[in-house]
This record gives sequence, structure tokens and C-alpha cells, in this order.
Amino acid sequence: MTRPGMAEARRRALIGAALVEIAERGSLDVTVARIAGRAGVSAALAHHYFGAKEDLILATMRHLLSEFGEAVVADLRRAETPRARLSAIVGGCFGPEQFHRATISAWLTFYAKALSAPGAARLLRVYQRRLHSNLVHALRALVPVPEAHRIAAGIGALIDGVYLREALVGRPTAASAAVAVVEDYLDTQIAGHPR
Amino acid sequence: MTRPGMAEARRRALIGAALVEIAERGSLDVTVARIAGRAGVSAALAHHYFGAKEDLILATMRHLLSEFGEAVVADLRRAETPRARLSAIVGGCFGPEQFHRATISAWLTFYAKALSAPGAARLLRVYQRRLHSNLVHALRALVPVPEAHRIAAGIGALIDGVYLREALVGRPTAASAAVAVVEDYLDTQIAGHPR
DNA sequence: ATTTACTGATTGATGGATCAATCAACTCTC
DNA sequence: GAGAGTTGATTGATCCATCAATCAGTAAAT
Repeated sequence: MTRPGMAEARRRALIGAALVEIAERGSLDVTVARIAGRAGVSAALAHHYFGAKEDLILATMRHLLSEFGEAVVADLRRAETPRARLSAIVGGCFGPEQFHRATISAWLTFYAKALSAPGAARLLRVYQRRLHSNLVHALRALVPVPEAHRIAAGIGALIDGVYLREALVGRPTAASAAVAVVEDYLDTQIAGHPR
Repeated sequence: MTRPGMAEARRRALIGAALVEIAERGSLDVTVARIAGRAGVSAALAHHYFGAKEDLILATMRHLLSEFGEAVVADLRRAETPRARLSAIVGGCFGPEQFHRATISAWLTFYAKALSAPGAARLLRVYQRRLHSNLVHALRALVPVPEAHRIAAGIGALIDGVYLREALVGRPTAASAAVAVVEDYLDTQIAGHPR
């Protein structure tokens, strides 16, 4: 059981357990003991690998963020036209791995944490900037550059808002409805501010 | 100092202190002792008036919510045309009392709490429904009813999203920029789906 | 034998909640 | 109008649970 080379597997397991725990509880009031227990190890081991609890939480956040980034990049690769690229980004945001009750819950929790933890805020800003620049890049082929920035900001806010609302309703909503709201925004904005 | 009739004043003071404390900390990890201290009373008194800490938090939330509702209603009264009513609602959402760093911080905190506290979720849903019905009421004079619902949902999400992003940026942003994003959405949506 | 992986036990701090006791004002006598 | 109860407001002290973090020590692999 204690053979060498377990370190990475344990780290992954702990991050995964933290994610599930946070999502299930819908809050960052999770104990190291519970996370470790879910990962099948002792609380002491979690501290051994991550140091403070805060570091484990941040690592979990980073994991979620990078997973999301990869999903969007993968979708982007399959798109040819600028308009298709926009749809790919939006679709990536609401893909099945992202637009899932537990994941949404975790996202909102991290946002809340960012209010009081500068490290968390920094991570989220990185994600926002990346999304923004992806959107602008695709939009500038369709609308004037200043408009592209404005629309990208709107899309970013709209996506976050849709997530927020999704987190609040008890029952799960179809991702397609969420996508439709954002796509409609895109369509009318592009039509309203032609190049 | 300890004359009868202090109850209401104390309740108000405690709620106000809780609000400031939550906003300043940017989190619900506030202690009863700190809140009470800020209100100039002992922690025991806070328990005396509100029972559990949870109840004090919920009362604070209710306070914020009703304050917001009143601001919107006041703005609505001054509007004549449907379009003006829409602007009034949006303006109310981003009025100086609402769109303030501390208040925004408190809002997001409450949203996060709603993930794990059904009582908080219920309160927020009431606010969302009220906003939605206000928007639909004004919109139905301008666009077909199904569109009105869709646009209202979009506006609601967009407002929440703008708040979310505002909470994250370190520096304070002008409310006018936030209003502009939402107003632009309104304009293009109404123009894009005429009655 | 040394390194790597791991744990149980423990500590120290925090914080919610409770309770018995005080204090000030008001009311009801006689 | 001076005590004698009554009630509401308030607090300090205390209890109890939770939890992050540490540490000393065990077990396995090399």
C-alpha cells in the first residue's frame, strides 16, 4: 500500500475529493478530515502533501480552472469560422462537464472565496481574461474592435450570471436553454453593430 | 441605558453591524462576537434577540433584500413609458446604495450561502421572481410575451453577472458602465424582436 | 538502513450557545 | 411617596464541539 510513486495519485485523489466535497456541501466550510476521508487517507496526509488547508483549496480551484480551459480549447479547435468559434466558446462553457450541478456549485463557491482570498481572486481573473481574449479574438472579425470588447464583456457577465441563476434553482435546467440565451445575445449584438 | 423598548433599536443595530461586518470581511465567516461588538453589545445579547447565528444572518439578508426592493419601487414610480420603466428597474439595480463595493460583496456572499442554506435560497428566489415580473410587465408592451420572458431572464442573468464581475475586480468601477452594458442589451433585444 | 508513505493521538485555538446573575425602569400597593 | 415586587435588558463566565495543524512513530519498499 505504501509503495513509492503514490504522491501524484494521492494529490489527484485529494483534489478530486475536495471538489466533490465542496460541491456537495455547497460551501467552503469543508473539513480536511472529511476530504481526506473521502480520498481514503488520513487528514494528516492531506497536510503532508498540501501544507495548509488553504493550499489544498487553491489547488482544487486551479484544477477546475485548467480543466475548463482545456475543454474550451478543445472545442475551439473544431471551429472554422469566427461565428463558429464564438459558438464553440459558449458551448464549451456550458458543456456537460462544466454545466453540472456540482461543478456550478463549486464555481460559485470559489467566486465567493475570491472576495476574501486574494489568491483565489487572482486565479479567477486569469480565467476571465482568457475567456475575454478568446471572445475578442473571434469577435473582431465580425464587429469593430471597441464593440468587440464591449460585447465580450457582456458575454462574460452573461455567462457568469446564467451560472449563478442555475446554481440557485433547485431543479436542474437544460444546458441548451442557457446556451440559447447567450447565443441570442450574440446574434442580436452582432447584427446590431455590424462591421 | 437599559430601558425597555430597546429591542427594535438593538435588532436594527445588530443587523446593520452584521451587514458591515459581512461586507468588510467578504465572507460569512463572521463571528457573533464581532458583530455584537460592532453594534456595541455583548454576543449574548445577539443570541437573545435572534436565537441562532443563522437567524441573524437571514434577518440581515432580508433587510438587504427589502431595501433593494424599495429602491426599485421608488424608481419605478417616477417612470412613465414602458421603456422608461425598464431603465428605472435597471437604474435601481445599479443605484448608489446598491452598486457599492460593500453591498455587492454582501450580495455575492448571500448567493454563495444560498447553495447550502435553503432559507437563503428561498429569499433570493423571491427577489429574482419579483425582478422578473417587473421586467416582463414593462417588456410586454414592447415585444411579444414569450420574448418578454426570454429577455427578462437574460436581463436578470446579465445584472447578476455584472455584479459578480464587479465584486472581483479590485478597483471600483463606475456604475454607469454597468448600466450601459445592460441598457445596450435591452436596446438591441427590443430592436431585434419588435412587437 | 534509508527513504517514502502513512497514521493515530494530541494540541491549541476558535467560536456558538447557554445560564445565572445584575441592573434599571416601571407598577402596584399602603 | 416609600418601599416591594415585576419585567425587560444586558452581560460575564462557562461549556462544548469542531477543526486545523503537528508530531512521533509504524510499515513497506529498495
